[in-house]
Amino acid sequence: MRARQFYISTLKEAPAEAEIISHQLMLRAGLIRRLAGGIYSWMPLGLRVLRKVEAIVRAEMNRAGAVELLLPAVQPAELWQESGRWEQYGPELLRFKDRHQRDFVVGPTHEEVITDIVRREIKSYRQLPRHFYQIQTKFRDEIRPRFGVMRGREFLMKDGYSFHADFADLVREYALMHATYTTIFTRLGLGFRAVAADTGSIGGSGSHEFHVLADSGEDAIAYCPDSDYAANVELAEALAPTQERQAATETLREVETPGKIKCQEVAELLGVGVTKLVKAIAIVREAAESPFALILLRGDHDLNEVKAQKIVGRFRFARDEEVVEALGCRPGYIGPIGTQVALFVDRSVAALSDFVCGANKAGYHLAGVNFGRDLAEPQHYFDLRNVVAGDPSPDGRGSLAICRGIEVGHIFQLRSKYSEALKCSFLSETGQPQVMEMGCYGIGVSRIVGAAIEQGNDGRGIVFPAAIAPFEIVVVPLGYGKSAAVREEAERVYGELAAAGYDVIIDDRDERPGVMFADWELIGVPHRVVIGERGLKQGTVEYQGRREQAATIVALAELAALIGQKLRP
RNA sequence: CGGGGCGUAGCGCAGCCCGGUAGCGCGCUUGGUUUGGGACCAAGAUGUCGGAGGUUCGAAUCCUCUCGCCCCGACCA
Repeated sequence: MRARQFYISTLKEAPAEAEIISHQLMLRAGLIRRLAGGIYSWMPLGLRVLRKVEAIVRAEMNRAGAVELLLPAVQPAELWQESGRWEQYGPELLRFKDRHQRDFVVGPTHEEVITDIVRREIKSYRQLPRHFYQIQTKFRDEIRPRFGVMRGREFLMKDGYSFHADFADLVREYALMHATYTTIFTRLGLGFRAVAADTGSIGGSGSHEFHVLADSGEDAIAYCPDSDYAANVELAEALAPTQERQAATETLREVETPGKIKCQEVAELLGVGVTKLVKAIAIVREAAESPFALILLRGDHDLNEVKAQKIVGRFRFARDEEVVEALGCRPGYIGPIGTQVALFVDRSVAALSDFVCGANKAGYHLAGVNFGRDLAEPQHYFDLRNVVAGDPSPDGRGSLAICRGIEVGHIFQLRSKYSEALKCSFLSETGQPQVMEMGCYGIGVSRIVGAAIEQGNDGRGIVFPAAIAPFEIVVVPLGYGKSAAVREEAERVYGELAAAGYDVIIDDRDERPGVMFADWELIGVPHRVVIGERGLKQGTVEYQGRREQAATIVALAELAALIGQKLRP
């Protein structure tokens, strides 16, 4: 490719709308341009990256035996009514009417369509298992699109659906997909982790998310550096402390803590560790006889609302007036002592003795508090908090660390949620009609581009993994217009590399050196060959890797060998 | 949907408080000088000041409505 013929459109300054680095760089490098909120055009340069990601995904899916098809982006409402999602899905589902006033949706996902096809096509166990996938543009009318291509409304996704005669076969395919995804993300050159996930609204049981690790990720992941345990923080279990509670040594006493509301402040004032504090969170349970209750957590822990919901039922946080009514005290100094309200006590609180909690009296806390003496020993302890770094790993092999990730893949065992709703069944060996077992497997193709950049960038711009860079090599002639020697040699090198099968672009724009260097570093092409008159006089050119600090001077005759060694080792 | 912020040239911004008909940097065009890290000099072009309505002799500036974008929260894969 030649730069003049191709389209290079870089920006010195990032448009103000871009918040995170990958979004800024994608705009600056001219990979994408915004058309509307959460809707982006893929410019030629960006499309090359997208296509490379797509090609790797497609190759590995095919290798795993899945078969590609292409389903309609526009789907009739009837199918969604049949599955029940017409009602379930909120405004995120983009609905519209055609000229005959019939309802349609722009597909955010394709379970209904594929299940409809399979129920029409597949009649016998002999035709199972099947795995169909597509790479399609989807639309989800996100409440708050942001981060460019990472949470856009329109996005490119690979979605695969497998159909099985029994659960064991689904589990087999699920394991195969787990392995296939691992291969895909490895080939893409991404740092990632497979994470046990909640199955969310899509239902079903087994589910893993694949996350690209990045500080800007929207999801918190708890993982164990010493094993392969990893889970969404929402899901990771906080184990009960192994240490026995120590015997009480202090007497219960009231301490003045005027104006100190936060646990950290109280701990500092009293000169104790924040782990000696117990915080009380006032909630109101929807379906309980006496709705008002307190959740007790250690001062340094945060409530996990997902876990709490499972234990106490649906709830909301109590309003200040409700707290005053129930405890006679405003939030900030509330505690479990001297009240009859229901208590839900976290496991880590169980191990505490001589702790500090609110006195239910403004400006005062209680210290030296002990279970069994100052308040009743709770009948149960629960896992109510988010895990924190250093907690023991639930698999018993070391301790947890927390990192953030960008979800780029998700695999589910759907079981029969859709096959049942849409009556997708087959005749078994014994001639009995049976509902199929389903799996579904997604990869956010366009999101991967953003995630890769989020993971690979420096002060100069994007540092693409070689597998998905828009070009593998750029040939930069210095003085292309002026020096015939440079031009001829650059063209010769370009021709040679192209003939050798490399994905190479020559910068024939005749720009100043600084402009070209800055552009290609911004764009993130992994390998650069600079050809200038100065070097040619010695019979040399310059090679520089995008990740390398310094350039290498190389004799013209040895360039091909060096490139071969760098790119196809 | 709740809270906050911002819409002025392709991009980044100033001007708005205190009303007098729009400016800076980058980019773009032309000419010249330059040419191994985003050149310099000169001359240019580019604006329904997001839109509609109102107040006023006069509105980018004040008021009302509206549209769009961004951030935080709620919600969600």
